[in-house]
Amino acid sequence: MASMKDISRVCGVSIATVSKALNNHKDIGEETKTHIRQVAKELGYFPNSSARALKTNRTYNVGVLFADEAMSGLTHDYFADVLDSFKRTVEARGYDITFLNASKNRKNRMTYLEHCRYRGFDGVMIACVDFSDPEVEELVKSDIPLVTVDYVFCNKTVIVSDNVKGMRELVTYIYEQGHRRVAYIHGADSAVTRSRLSSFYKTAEELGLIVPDEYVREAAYRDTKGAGRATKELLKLKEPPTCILYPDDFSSFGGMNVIKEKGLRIPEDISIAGYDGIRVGRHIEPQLTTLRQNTDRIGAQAGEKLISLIENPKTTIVEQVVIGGEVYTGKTVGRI
Amino acid sequence: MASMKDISRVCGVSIATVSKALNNHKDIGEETKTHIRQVAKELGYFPNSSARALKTNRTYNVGVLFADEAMSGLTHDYFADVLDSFKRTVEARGYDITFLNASKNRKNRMTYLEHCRYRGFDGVMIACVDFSDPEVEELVKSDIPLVTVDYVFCNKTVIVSDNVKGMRELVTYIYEQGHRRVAYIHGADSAVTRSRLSSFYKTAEELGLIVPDEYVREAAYRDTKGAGRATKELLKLKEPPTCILYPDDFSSFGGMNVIKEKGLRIPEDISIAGYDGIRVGRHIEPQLTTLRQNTDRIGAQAGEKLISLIENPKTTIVEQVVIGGEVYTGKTVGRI
DNA sequence: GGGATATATCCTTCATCGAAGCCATATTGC
DNA sequence: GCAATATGGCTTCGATGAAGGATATATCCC
Repeated sequence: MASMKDISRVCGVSIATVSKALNNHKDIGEETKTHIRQVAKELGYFPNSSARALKTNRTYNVGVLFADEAMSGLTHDYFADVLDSFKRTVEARGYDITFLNASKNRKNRMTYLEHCRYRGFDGVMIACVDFSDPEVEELVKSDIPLVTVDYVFCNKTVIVSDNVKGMRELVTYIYEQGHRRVAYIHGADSAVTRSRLSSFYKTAEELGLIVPDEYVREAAYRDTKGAGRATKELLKLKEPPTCILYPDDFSSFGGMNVIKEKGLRIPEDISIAGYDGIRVGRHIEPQLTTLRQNTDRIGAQAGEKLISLIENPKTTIVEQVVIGGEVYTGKTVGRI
Repeated sequence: MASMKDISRVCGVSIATVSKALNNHKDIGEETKTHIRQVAKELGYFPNSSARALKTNRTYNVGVLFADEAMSGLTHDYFADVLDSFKRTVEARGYDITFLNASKNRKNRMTYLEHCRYRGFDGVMIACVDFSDPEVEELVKSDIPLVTVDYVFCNKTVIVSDNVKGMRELVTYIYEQGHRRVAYIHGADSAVTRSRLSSFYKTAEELGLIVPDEYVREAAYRDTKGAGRATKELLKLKEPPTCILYPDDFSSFGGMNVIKEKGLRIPEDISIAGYDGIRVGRHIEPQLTTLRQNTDRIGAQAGEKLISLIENPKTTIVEQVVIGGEVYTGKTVGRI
């Protein structure tokens, strides 16, 4: 690989001159610049990011901490979409992304923070992770530019999907379709779940819906079995709901199957709605009614804000960006 | 950030000694080593990968080239699964992964190869990409350790899903269920599509199935609309097929919807099968019959082989690893 | 107008980032 | 005095930035 040294030798100038010419400093003659650039091209020169990073303390590489149960998050539709959008955004600005979440059971493993220092990430995006993990906390408390998604740490920029508004809109839509007995199978306890659940109750109250305790159940996120079980219980009630909300789109498939097994039709006999707006929901039959989160904007904002934190280290603006979603009406909530 | 220099100052030894102690060279006294290690820990020392890479020419970072239409591949179930498995494998061996496929429309953009040199990747994994892209070709021809998935370049290690065997097993299964009129909506022309298509024809011939030309149609990969259109055409035939194969699971949903619209039942009136074995197919009703590709093994093998190429630069073993899948019987192919 | 000083232009030298390896050197025991 | 062991000095990787030097031109005063 050709380095600046090679160019300097060929051009008969010092290495520093080459550096300046390639970085377009103003104190190098136009002619020299042109010549150096041309030789650089001819030699197939390309900067070495390690060397550059060593000197400048900037890697143009950001870490992504993105772990679900499987420590990956990649197979997680919602977060994969967010990541995808994040990736496109930062890459357009010249940053690369590297995964930060290595398998925890490796010996000699680094903590997240150590990993960041090791790789010299300019910043980190955190999402879809166990936010109570002490390692995450350590990372968040460090001085590395950092943006979180869907979880609020004080003094850190965060992009949150508007779960309160989302749930309100979804429940309101369902109400408007005539439903008065709405059940909610919510996800396992988390910040996201709590906002949705409280918004569910609040909206129900505002609309005058009565929500008996037995209408509120729990199933893990993306757990079709658990959602199916809860659905079964709901259907057995003396006064079953006319519409069931699920923790997410995926788990609603579990409910759907149970409903079909019982010989009930969606949405004629019972209505359901998911949450997230994953792609496949729009392609199955009947199309899933859901709240579609704006993963595009969430990821893009996370990218923008992170880069802005990186590039303006002085102005420590801590922002809380709330991104609204929209009801995707689909076909699984019927008119009553 | 504490560096070796700091440790050397505190311990009163030279930087070289610190380096050797931390790297466990045998020519440092046990006592010194212990002390240095302890001080290192106290100071919160962590190696700087840039500095190390500069000197050793090893980054312990591998590039991943993984682009679908959206230049990402992340939102692509099959490849996201492969990537996930690949990631876990290489991370367990101490490597990080960084995406190589930056948006093509950026100015000052690097080619893939340039990007690799810039970041000093130890190796590259390529999948889900336009293999005819000259940039990809340039990369493949370089001397960077490289593994491809599902596309064979000569003299390069490749992990391929066994499309020939997979299609044969799928068609055979369908045949065994009594189907004699099987249509195949295949994907747009590509190496993968070609293997499946020829295997389809071959198997059909072996089994004595007659495949009229009108039974073979095309729809883009994961294109529900196209698949729906093709399905509609197939259903209009004087002698419509009793089973339709799709390019992939996702596109089969498009077919499913058209079928349901026509008032036909799956599998009682017509059978369908996908290909890939994406998770959601097992959770919808009826469960999708498909050929489940072994993404876990594909990703893991890609990781193993890549690391082996990296760590044994002399033995240039070029391997072609074929990974079989399995028929997931599901419920969408009925007995006739 | 001539010499002296200021200024701009262009480039080089030097130090530096953090780590690693070669080779030299110091210490110890025998 | 020699081997074995332990440690340090210097250089290198590739790039950058501060500071300074060389040259040419502009400006000034007497």
